[in-house]
Amino acid sequence: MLTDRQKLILQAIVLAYTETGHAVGSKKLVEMLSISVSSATIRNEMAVLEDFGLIQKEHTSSGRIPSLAGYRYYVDHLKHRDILIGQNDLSMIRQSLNGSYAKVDEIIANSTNMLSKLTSYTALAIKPEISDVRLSGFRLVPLGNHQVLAILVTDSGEVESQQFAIGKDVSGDQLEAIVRIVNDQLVGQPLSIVLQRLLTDIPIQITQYLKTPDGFLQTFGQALDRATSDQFFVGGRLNLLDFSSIDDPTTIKDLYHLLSNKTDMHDMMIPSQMEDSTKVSVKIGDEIANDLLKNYSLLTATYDVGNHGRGMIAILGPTRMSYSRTIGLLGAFKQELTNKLINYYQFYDE
Amino acid sequence: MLTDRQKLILQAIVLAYTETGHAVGSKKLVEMLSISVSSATIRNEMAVLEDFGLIQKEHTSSGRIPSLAGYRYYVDHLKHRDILIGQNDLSMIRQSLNGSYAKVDEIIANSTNMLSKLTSYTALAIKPEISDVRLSGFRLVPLGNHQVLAILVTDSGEVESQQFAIGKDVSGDQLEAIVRIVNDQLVGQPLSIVLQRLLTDIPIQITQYLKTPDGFLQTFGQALDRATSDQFFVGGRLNLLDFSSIDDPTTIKDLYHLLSNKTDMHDMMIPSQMEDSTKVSVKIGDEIANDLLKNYSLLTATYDVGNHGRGMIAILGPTRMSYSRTIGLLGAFKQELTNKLINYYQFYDE
DNA sequence: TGTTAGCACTTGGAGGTTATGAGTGCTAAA
DNA sequence: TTTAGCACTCATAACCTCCAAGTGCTAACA
Repeated sequence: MLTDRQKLILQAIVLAYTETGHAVGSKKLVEMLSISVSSATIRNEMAVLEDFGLIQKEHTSSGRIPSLAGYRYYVDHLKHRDILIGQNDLSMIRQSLNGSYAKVDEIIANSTNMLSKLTSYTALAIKPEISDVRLSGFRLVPLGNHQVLAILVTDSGEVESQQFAIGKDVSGDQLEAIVRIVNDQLVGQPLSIVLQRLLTDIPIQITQYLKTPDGFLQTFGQALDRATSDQFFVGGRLNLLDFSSIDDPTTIKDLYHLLSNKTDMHDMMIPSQMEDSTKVSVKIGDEIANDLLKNYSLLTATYDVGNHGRGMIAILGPTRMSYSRTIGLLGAFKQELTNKLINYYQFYDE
Repeated sequence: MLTDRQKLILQAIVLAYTETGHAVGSKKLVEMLSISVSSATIRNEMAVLEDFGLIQKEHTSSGRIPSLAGYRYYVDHLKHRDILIGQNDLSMIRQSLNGSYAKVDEIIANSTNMLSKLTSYTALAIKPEISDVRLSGFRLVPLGNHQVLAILVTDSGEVESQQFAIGKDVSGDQLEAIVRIVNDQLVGQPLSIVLQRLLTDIPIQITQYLKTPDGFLQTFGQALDRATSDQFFVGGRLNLLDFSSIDDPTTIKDLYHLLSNKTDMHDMMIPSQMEDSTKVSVKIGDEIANDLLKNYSLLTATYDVGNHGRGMIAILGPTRMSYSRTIGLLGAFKQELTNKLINYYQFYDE
């Protein structure tokens, strides 16, 4: 258990280091703390904190920087409880979410851009997911010139459309027959079942009406894929350049690829069971299950839009990020985003 | 006018420098050239080439590197005429273009990825443009849940669709009325006229059927925008990291932003009037009209798909790029892409 | 017992020096 | 015209020295 003075010192070290990036020594701390003790006393306390593994040196005679455990302690016990998010930031968030959006995707994509701008770090988001999405509508719209637009609608309100080409000998009746097959057999089914049947019995039925069903099946499959895969958005990738050791381009490339990988990122963002999912989850350094990110911290917040599911927003930044501010921002953004989405869905739910 | 020996030396300097990145000295050249002259002779010739401004030193006692003018001379007069593109590369190009594509955009986007992979530089592409595109079709498809999908088709074969929300009191008849207005008055018109009228008289007419036409008009406008703006594709942005001085993240960020700017890049890619548009155009260093790119070279090729217009593919790399190979690749790719696109459009043209 | 002044010690970094190797330009001879 | 030879230049790396910032420890102090 730390004494109050030790806590104060640790807090000051974290604040100073995250702000300046320089290791902080005993004299600096005396100035900062406005406690009337000498630097020697501070040094003694720092030795204790180092024994606890909360701070460390860069070299024998340097000042101290927080260790990963130190950041962890700071986040858990020392950061200001009621984080005050600037009125300025709040109004920027509100304004950015204020526009009228035609799709959830736009809202989420815009959120990542906004979050990355506000924080100067990299922002990630997963849109609201529900486990049991069903196909609720299907259309084929002939566009002339041998082109047809296939439209899928899910009961979660997602719309996916994709064009494809058909032979010129295909009649409107044939298209209608196909629509009928899909409506009769697939509409109302969960997307997973739809995908499965698309690979098994549906092709056989369709062949009766369409000599070469490949184009249609491929199109349907692609649109379905897009509707199924929980889409993943990244904003402010370039901010990684600001706080990565750029000596080696391959590291950055690897990072970029990692960021594009839905499943990997998804896995990392999932908070551990223990955590309170209403709060912002903080993973620091090696707490993230990926070696590439051992010098980064990942803050995740889960937002809940009732029966429209839950999604996540997250911030990826250096371990020496400004935790108080960033956690505050992410928490506030989560709230505003939730409101916006509830509001958005309300319109369709009536 | 250069002597044959001087040409040989300049060529060797360009080849060696683009390959190794090190300035090349007289002794190295003696080894490379297998001409039986001494290094002193080479030195004399190099002094002449330097007087001509074709090569330069990094410092007083260093070897020589090509100047921008030197690269220019190399590209114009010294690179191998019939550039042999590897059978391996050619088959990769063919294979990558071989798949079945539902949209031109997919072909073009895939091309940039392929080109950037093959060259290890950054690839750019503009899809085929024709000057006078007209609206050839318009649909509104109700999707249930107050959602409607608007579909635009142009006579160049582009399809743009976008969903939007309507009040629950809007009937099918009203939608049909709107479709009729658009069909009667806008279909057959050039997109520029459509856009213009969308801002002037169309809203007035629509208001008769739709109390709040804003959602519809915005949707229509956005879809139209997408169809109008000649879309621009970039592949292999990350390769910039390999050959940029990465000391300063802001430079890279600026470059990235420049690459995202359609109009700027478009302007830069346009070859000068003098040039033969069937060949690959080469802009070296300050020949590119942008200070950010003064250490880069831009190779551009125009491809022509008959009455479906012309587009461009381009490679952005360092001035010390491998010109022979890259020009060869770009030329070959242009040819393959042209074939693919002609083939693609043929299907719809019958 | 906790705090403090004082001091010896460590370290990275800035600045300076030196040696080395790769390369040049010039001169004079072939 | 070509070449050997040589003095000269410069970037780079290695090494030294000095300095500021910081530490740990000891002994004295409240």
